[in-house]
Amino acid sequence: MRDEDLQEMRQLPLFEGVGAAYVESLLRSAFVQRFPAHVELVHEGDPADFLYVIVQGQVEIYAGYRDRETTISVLGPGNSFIIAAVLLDRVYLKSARGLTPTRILMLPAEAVREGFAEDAHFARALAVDMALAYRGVVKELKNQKLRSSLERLANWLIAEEEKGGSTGKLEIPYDKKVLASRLGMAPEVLSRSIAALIPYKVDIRGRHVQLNDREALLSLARPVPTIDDPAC
Amino acid sequence: MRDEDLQEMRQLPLFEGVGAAYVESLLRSAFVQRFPAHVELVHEGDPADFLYVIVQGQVEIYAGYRDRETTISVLGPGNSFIIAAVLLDRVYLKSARGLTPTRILMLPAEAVREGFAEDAHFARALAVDMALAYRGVVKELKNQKLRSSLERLANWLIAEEEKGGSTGKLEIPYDKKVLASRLGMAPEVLSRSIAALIPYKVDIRGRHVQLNDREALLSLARPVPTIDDPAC
DNA sequence: TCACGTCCTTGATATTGATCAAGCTCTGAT
DNA sequence: ATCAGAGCTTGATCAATATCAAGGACGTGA
Repeated sequence: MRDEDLQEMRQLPLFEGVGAAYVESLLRSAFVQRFPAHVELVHEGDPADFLYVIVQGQVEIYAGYRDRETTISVLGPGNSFIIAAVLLDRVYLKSARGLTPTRILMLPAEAVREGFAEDAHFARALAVDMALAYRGVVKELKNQKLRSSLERLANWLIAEEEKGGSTGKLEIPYDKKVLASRLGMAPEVLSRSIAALIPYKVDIRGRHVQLNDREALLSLARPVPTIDDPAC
Repeated sequence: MRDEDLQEMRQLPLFEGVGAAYVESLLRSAFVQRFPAHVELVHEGDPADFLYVIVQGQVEIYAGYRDRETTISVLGPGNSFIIAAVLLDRVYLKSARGLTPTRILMLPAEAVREGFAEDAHFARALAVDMALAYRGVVKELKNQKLRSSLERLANWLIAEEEKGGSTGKLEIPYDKKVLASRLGMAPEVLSRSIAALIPYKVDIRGRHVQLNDREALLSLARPVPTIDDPAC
């Protein structure tokens, strides 16, 4: 691994509070790899050989069943994926592919498991990480089971706008069909849902969105902390 | 806490591999409480004051939004709930109520967090627990997003039958309306789905179920390890 | 600038699931 | 044994979402 890469890796959120020496030894067995867009990085059902951390680019986490496919989430720089499988030495439950060209840090699963067994700080960091990830999925499950597609879209827009600093504007960060799959609907339904938001003064052109009547949209979306607040 | 209760608690899966001394000190601040059926044990949105472990009875974990409600899971003796909220000192994301009269071990959240911070074994046990729970929800999310109600029912039947030792018979362990909510459908849809399984030689009378053509049901359900295998 | 392909939208229609209403069944209490 | 109530089923209808098909918009490379 190049020295400047190493420098960068050390600061990953995953390693916060973990002894420098241990991070060092973990990183010694790791390497950074570039992948072109659209290639599958991991395939569900395969044994967890590596823990992946995104350095650059966007990664879609998805899962398939029969001829269907759904995206679970889309991750960016700083995010890691499939910690749980690595920690438990099990099979991946989800697949991953780059939506863009990516640079990815790959940590051999064996090293991560050793770190977990030997370094208490790292073990705690992993536990906290797992707990946060767990709550994230629970929220998503509630989102799916309790809301209609239109409500999911409305809430996603509000959440995304707030993530971008509550400017009233936002960019959809990937293809609409990916967003549709993330939100759990067919692309056609997303199109129609977008059209259905015009009365709420939502103005979508391409990937550029403007929310011109926050109140109206909020009254439709009705966000609640226990589903929508990322800090909750 | 009564002495015989203490004896029982020590053997909970949560404490596996944790030093006896530490378990002891944890349990000193804990107590066992009886609740009548149908009372709400925890309410989503409340701060996590206790970690709950079921000693006796059935507990429904559910969540609400507007006037809707969905059950996330139904737990039995030995299961604990809301570890993540306790560990992170956050608010509960789900509510819980007894489906039957229950006996429940309540561990003050503060003590659990101390244990996590000070006992490395306990921290690891929690991390593993969180990882398992995480994978459970991911599977459930896939189940919801990728399958129809009929498929979810068919797969639930198979999983439940295998849990009971693959005898071809099984008991639905709670009211059908709870099962419907657990599977993410209206009670009427569950009724009709059950009727739709008659051609597959599924015989349901009350809570008693018999699977008379496993092959046929399997070809409809098409279970896959990455959603349905609890050991995966 | 044009042409191609991909992505998105729109329309028509089918399917799935929800809701409303009524009746039935089982159980538990009197 | 009888009655009340809860839980379940069934029918009719409606709403939400998926699917199929076609056309339009847009960006990219020649």
